[in-house]
Amino acid sequence: MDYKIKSRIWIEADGSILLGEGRVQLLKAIDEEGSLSKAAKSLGMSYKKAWSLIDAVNSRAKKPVIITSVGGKGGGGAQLTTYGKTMVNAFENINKNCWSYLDSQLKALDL
Amino acid sequence: MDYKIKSRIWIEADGSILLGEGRVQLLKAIDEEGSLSKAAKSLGMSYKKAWSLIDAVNSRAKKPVIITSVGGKGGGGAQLTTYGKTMVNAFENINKNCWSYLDSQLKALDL
DNA sequence: TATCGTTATATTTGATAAGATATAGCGATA
DNA sequence: TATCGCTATATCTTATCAAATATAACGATA
Repeated sequence: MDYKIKSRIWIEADGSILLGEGRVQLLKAIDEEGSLSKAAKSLGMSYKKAWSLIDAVNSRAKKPVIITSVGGKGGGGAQLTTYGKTMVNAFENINKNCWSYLDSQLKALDL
Repeated sequence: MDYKIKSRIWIEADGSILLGEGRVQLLKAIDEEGSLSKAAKSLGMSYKKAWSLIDAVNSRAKKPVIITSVGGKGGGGAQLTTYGKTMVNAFENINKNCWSYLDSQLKALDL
């Protein structure tokens, strides 16, 4: 039985959370589904929670991350902007590198 | 107004948390105070919470981290073992390095 | 053997976050 | 202008976690 080191990273803007693991997962699901409600359902999350998450993201980011449209053909939808895509990629890269860094650090110590 | 990247790291043993930021802070306070109750008070934490935290730490660590004694002169006390001290040092070093790594990563991206 | 400050533990209360439910509004399309 | 699936928002209930309270036990010392 060995020790494992874990981490959570998040990006803050103006003192409150902008992006974390859960929000990134949601953004990716929206990119795949094209809709907030479908993305929420695919993650087993309530629509309300999904909506308030992306509302928080959009209101704090420097540029829009998700663009929503309401009404019309198909009832509307949501899509990830290119800025949102670069944020998602950046987050996941940093996170992955952080994990491997931490693993190497712990292994080097042999507690 | 700029983005900031933050993180929390923790060490798990057997699938449950062994050491996190709060527990490390408590261990350091115990090392200074020589007593669980005084350490808890110095951190504004209830004795019960402090006790259950260090109980969890001790029951999951490979070697004892805190040694407690009950009764006797002064009523008893608690002290950090040398193994505990190396764990505290290791945790804080890794954490600090993690933070500077994350900062450099975010700055390099300029989102 | 009475005292003291501590560790050790159970129980109850309160606060906070999460979840469920309900409903209003939108606009292209037919 | 009726329909449709979606976004947008409020309200209420429930579950989870933290906090507070109470009490037992311990052992050196005087």
